[in-house]
Amino acid sequence: MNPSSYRRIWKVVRRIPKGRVATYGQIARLAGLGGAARLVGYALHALPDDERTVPWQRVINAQGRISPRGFPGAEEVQRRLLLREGVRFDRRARIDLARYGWKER
DNA sequence: AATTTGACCATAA
DNA sequence: GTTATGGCCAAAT
Repeated sequence: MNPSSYRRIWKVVRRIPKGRVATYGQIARLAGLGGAARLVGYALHALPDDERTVPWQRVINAQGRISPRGFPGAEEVQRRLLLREGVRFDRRARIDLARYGWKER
């Protein structure tokens, strides 16, 4: 048993409830890859565009912001998806993790 | 086989 | 508030 780490990551991401967000580091920890936050970003980047069972938009960085992509404009898509779920951003495009952060061990 | 790269994080100054 | 550094893992070159 050692399904690809990507699959474990996606599995964890699927558990994030609607209207909540989690950080890359948090996902890595829950997936048993503590410390390997970068891998989470990489795994999400590798998701097919038509994938809809994984709520990738609920994963943000530790600063409560949407991580910059290579492609400009992608951030806006994510922001829109989150707004549609009821997640609010403050004036500096940051999310209050104390309020919207996913609490789970 | 070795090196580079990436949607990151915590810590230090 | 900022910038720099080291650590972590898998996929692509």
